[in-house]
Amino acid sequence: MKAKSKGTKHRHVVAQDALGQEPTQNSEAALKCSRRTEKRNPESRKASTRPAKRPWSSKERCMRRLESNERERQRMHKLNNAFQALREVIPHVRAENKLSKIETLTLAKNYIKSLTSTVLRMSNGHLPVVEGSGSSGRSKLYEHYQQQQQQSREEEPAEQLQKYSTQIHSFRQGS
DNA sequence: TAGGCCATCTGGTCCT
DNA sequence: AGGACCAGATGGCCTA
Repeated sequence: MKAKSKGTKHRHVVAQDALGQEPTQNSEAALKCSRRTEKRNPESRKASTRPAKRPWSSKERCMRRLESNERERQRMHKLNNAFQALREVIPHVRAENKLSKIETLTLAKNYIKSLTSTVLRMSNGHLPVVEGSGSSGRSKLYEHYQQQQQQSREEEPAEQLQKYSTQIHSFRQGS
């Protein structure tokens, strides 16, 4: 994987200018909307045998499409904020270069694993009492610890940390 | 220039 | 019914 430092990207957002426009200019937005739809390969879409669920006029359909594009954009922004928050709590050595999403998830997973095995080792295998967790939550936790205990018999916490550390460095070198 | 990563658009499906 | 979620497609930016 590559280490990247990105500048600000300037992307053309059709919906933003379209939604901010006067109603009379929505026809232009609808034109933009249909232009992109035309480009898409109809063969590549999943075949649907269903009749059209919502028989709206093309203008109305396009307005709804633009609205849902906006919602989807907001949703992705929230997701990216969550990724950023995760990046900030994972110790890594690429302070100057942003971790990619896949790197973030992989490191997070291994970081949690190494912390869990450390906690397990320090607590001598005793289950910590988790406030507010019901019986089902407790059994999940227990299952998890059982699993971790089994793993830790095969692998020392130090080994887990070593693995995590190695991974951090391999990301740094852009493997 | 190829390849990786990402943002955005899009339509189908699921959920409330 | 309408919004949320998802996955595929597309195209831009960046680095090796």
